[in-house]
Amino acid sequence: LPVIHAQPRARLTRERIVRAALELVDEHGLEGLSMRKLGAELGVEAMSLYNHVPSKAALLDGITDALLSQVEIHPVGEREWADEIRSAARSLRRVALSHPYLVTLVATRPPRTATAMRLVESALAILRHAGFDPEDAVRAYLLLMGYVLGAISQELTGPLRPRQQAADYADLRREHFPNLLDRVEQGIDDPERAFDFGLDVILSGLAAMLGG
Amino acid sequence: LPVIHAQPRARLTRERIVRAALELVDEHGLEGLSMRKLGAELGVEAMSLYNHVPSKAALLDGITDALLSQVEIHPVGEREWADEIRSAARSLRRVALSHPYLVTLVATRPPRTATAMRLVESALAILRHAGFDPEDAVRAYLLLMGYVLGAISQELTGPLRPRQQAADYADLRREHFPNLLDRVEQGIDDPERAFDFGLDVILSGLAAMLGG
DNA sequence: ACCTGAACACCGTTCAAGT
DNA sequence: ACCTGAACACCGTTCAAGT
Repeated sequence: LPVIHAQPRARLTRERIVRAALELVDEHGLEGLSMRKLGAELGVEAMSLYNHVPSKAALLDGITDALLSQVEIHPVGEREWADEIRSAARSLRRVALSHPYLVTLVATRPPRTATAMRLVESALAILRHAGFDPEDAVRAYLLLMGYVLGAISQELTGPLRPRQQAADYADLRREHFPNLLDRVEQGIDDPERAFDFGLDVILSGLAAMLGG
Repeated sequence: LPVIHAQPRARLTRERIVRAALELVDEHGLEGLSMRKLGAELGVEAMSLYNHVPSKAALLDGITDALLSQVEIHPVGEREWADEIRSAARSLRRVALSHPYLVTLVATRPPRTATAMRLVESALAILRHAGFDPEDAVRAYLLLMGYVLGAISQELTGPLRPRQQAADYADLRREHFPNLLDRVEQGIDDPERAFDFGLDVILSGLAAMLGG
């Protein structure tokens, strides 16, 4: 019996596959992605994907790459270094919050692509230009990127998030957790403010090093 | 035919199961843990585990809990606040490096247990005692914990690690990645020093806020 | 060159059956 | 009360076969 496809079948392509995978993961999360479901989404058997992508792992790398390429960081020298670093950090945060699986992906299967390395190189260039020597530029980069990734991860899943379910704290006795429960009851800060607070503490700490 | 067990079979217990799971994960990583393999390790069918643990997810929570309980943080007031925070951060780093899957676990299935919350409460107490108001104590906590988690994650899988495989950088053209390749060739810092560098920048930034 | 069917070697979990 | 066998509904990937 002839099967009528809802959408006429376009040629399968690595790019189309990655795009479809990204949609699937955006909608159902990382564990909602399987080669079989992805094939179904594209109107094709799972095995056909292997003609264009060597493995599921490579597919995940493609997703990471596509997202990291969306992070904006401007060439060195366009703006004051701290402003440029701040805006790049915010850009990464926005992308990561729109695709909440990104931080997990980055931590789990570190991308070794030019796209990912471009962020490192740009940041190092900005920090060198700001006056840090090569070793301190690396340390400053690791400090900044460490904070940004960790802060995003906490914003997504950590304790002390606003609008967190009361059930998460239900078992805690007030006598043992006075400070924590006090904050939960009084209400937690806007996470964007908390993010900027941390970023500013770090940036002014680094600026103080340059001044000295 | 009677089967002779290598080890006489001890009674199955939630605690024994979690301990065995921890060993399995330490040796084979997170994806090396399956209910079937864990059962085999304990001389039992996979399904027997469900008499003591409701799900694999709960088992992972048990592992996270056991590891977080190893992190040392002393009661408020014993030492100068910045010293205590620094030593707790280092303690978490040591535990996390000994069990490299811990940061993934914490980011992926955030623990809502008293053990995990104990770290939050202790840190908040120390920061409040140091002089931060309740809101800033939360911000300072998020900054510190964000940095520690992110820095560990980068130390485990990020770029600019010492002894990283040269293949990771092989495709990068020198003209596009001068700063990155320069650092790779000159050699990367001891990661413990880099960790302490970042921690100290943050701690002195926070101290400056108290001073003002 | 690209797609497929069948198969392999796995998963977590349910459930009725055994002791 | 605890353990098990069989089964369900999945996985990623290989490979020979088709077009």
